[in-house]
Amino acid sequence: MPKLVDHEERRRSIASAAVDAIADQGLDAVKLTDIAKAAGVTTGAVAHYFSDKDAVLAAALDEVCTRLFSGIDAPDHELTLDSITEVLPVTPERRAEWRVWLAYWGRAPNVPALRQIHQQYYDEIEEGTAKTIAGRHPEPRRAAAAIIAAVDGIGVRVTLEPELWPPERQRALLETMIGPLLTSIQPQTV
Amino acid sequence: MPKLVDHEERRRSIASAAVDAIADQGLDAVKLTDIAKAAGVTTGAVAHYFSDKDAVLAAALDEVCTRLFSGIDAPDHELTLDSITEVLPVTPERRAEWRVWLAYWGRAPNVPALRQIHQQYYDEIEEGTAKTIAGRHPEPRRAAAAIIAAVDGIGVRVTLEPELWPPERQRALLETMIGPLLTSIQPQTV
Amino acid sequence: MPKLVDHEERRRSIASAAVDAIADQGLDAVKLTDIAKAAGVTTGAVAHYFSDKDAVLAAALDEVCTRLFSGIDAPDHELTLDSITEVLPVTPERRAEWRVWLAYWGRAPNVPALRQIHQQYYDEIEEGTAKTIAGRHPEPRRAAAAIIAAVDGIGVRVTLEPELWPPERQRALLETMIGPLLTSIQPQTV
Amino acid sequence: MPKLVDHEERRRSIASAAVDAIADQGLDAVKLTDIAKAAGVTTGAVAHYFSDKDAVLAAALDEVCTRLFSGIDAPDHELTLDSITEVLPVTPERRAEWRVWLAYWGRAPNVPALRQIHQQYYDEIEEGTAKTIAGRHPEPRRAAAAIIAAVDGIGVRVTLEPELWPPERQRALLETMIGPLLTSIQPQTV
DNA sequence: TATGAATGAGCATTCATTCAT
DNA sequence: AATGAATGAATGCTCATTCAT
Repeated sequence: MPKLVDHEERRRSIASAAVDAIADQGLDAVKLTDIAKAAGVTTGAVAHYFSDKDAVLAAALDEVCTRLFSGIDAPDHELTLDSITEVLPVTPERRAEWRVWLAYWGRAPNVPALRQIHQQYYDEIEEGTAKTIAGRHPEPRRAAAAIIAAVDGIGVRVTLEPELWPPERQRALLETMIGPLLTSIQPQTV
Repeated sequence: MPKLVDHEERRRSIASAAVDAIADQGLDAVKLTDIAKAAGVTTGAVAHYFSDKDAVLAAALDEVCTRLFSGIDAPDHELTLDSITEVLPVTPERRAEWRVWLAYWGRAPNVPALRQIHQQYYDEIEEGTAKTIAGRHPEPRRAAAAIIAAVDGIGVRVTLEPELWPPERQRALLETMIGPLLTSIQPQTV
Repeated sequence: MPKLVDHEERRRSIASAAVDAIADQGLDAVKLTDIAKAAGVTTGAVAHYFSDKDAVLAAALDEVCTRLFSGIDAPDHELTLDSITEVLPVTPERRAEWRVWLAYWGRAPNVPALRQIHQQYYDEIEEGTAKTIAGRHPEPRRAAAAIIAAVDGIGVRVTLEPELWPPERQRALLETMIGPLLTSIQPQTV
Repeated sequence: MPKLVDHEERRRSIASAAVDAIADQGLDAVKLTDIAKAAGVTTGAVAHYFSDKDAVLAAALDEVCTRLFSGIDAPDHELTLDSITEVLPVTPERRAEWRVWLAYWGRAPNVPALRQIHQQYYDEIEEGTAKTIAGRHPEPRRAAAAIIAAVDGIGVRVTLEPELWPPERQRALLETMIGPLLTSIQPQTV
């Protein structure tokens, strides 16, 4: 079924272009024509692969989540300051992804489809993180939630004031916030 | 003589109505007529007090920041788990404010006026918090940043999954995140 | 009845301010608030003296006609190249008046009230001019019409290209156009 | 394949419809929907071909100039009373065009784009007329300017008082005004 | 008389969606 | 499958007019 593969690939490519366009113009300012242009197609073509704009935007959220969390989704993912720092807005690409990620937070409460995607990703990541911690912390799930909240909290701040937060400063704040948590874990790791 | 009105008060009342309308419909879906209706006036009246919609939205951001942070802005504000918990989305009003607060995060990177408001508030709050901590922590500014990031991180999660995060659970997560920080402070307080 | 005098004077002053505002911004761009501001009053005050905006604009047309033609309306008005040149857009004030005068031409065909004012002024001027010519030209009325048309035609050109038409050039063209007419008149004058 | 359209032709057709709508309602009263309706399309379609309303109006001015002057633009155009009379508002179509032409005079002084179009057309026509006169008059350019001013002056009068100016009367006034000019030319023509 | 706040209809403009080709 | 022209509803903004004071 080569056609189907093509179809999926096409959707991904449009969703990816949408992420870029949103990072560039903002979720509320992005037009379907911008997305089409970024994808190198026309609006009519987009209509072939998505029922409507909302569907494109939902796919873009999926795409940006994948980009952001594919690294830490791996089951054998190590949980260190360095590995977690990589998720933060420490590179231009990461900053672009965080801008998009943040933009959806404002819309999700009013759009069930987006809420669901968020909840699913939070669940996956919290569970994955908890598994990594499991056995090394009395309450793995809460520790995982703490790590996630720390990453989100730092990510917000950096996205809103990118020029004030070079990578090292982000890492330092992360250490202040979850250093104790990881330390309490590490000894048990050895 | 014409009807006498308090210009500033009127602006505030419209901005406040805007916050409510945004909490209700979302920042991207809110219409000027919705805001006007919520304020009990017509769109023309809104035009008397604001140059355009963007100006209304900027005032609404200001308003929601005031609502959220007026409590902790006080110079003699105590820094305890309880007092910080009050800022979290633990009541319907707080949840509404957080929905609005989050919505602006997605727009701020592309709107200088909104960025500035954010940065100003972050600066004020971080400084205020740092002052409260001063002398009780080796790096008050970083500790303050950690507290702010923890609050933001938890606030995001709760706003996206309100039904999963009753007040107690929020408080528990907050304790996990900044308990050590406050503990290291408290002894010195005594 | 001093009040009435005041009333009339007030109307004149507003109409005059309207002329200035129209010369400045154009007939289609002028707002009632602009006119009020130019007159040093508020829109509410304008409403006291005129039924609506159209009435103000009609009064402004009357005013500009008076300004333009009061000089040549006099019964003993001499008909020379010099005296006619004075009506042309040869000074900043005259150019402003011509801009307003032209602006009304475009609106008159669709607004009966304005049409009537135009026709009345054309009639008066043509008659006055014809009287001055009377006995010195076989067809005074047609000669008068020719002079009027020449003035209008030159006025249009100059108003549209003011920087290309210094006063001397205007006078030269006027001479080319109605010199023969006046020459045929003058001998008989003596 | 998408529907193929001649972009330029479409613009012309919309501009032409705009001229008709303006002749009908006046330049200041014409709405974009009126123009669209006259063109048999929707406002959205107009947006495809023009950036905004001002662009449509500029194109309409161009169109009406073409309609009015295409006849006398020809290089071998004869310069006679009859040929010039044809430009005057002697037919319903010509009267409509003159109404539009006049309407733009009032707006041009405040809109650079319109001023430029006017100046360009005046330049073209004066030059063309001067060329036709060249060699048969000591000052062809001034004679051309005189003819143009006469036509404009008569056109204004007739447009403002159409019912008073049947074609023959227009022709008679034209003869009074430029008869001498043409006479001084004709002998040399022979 | 005069003020100017408030109204609300009117309009240009935007843009997701549709569909003939 | 893809194009992009066309639709038309939606909405922010303008501004003449009204009216309580």
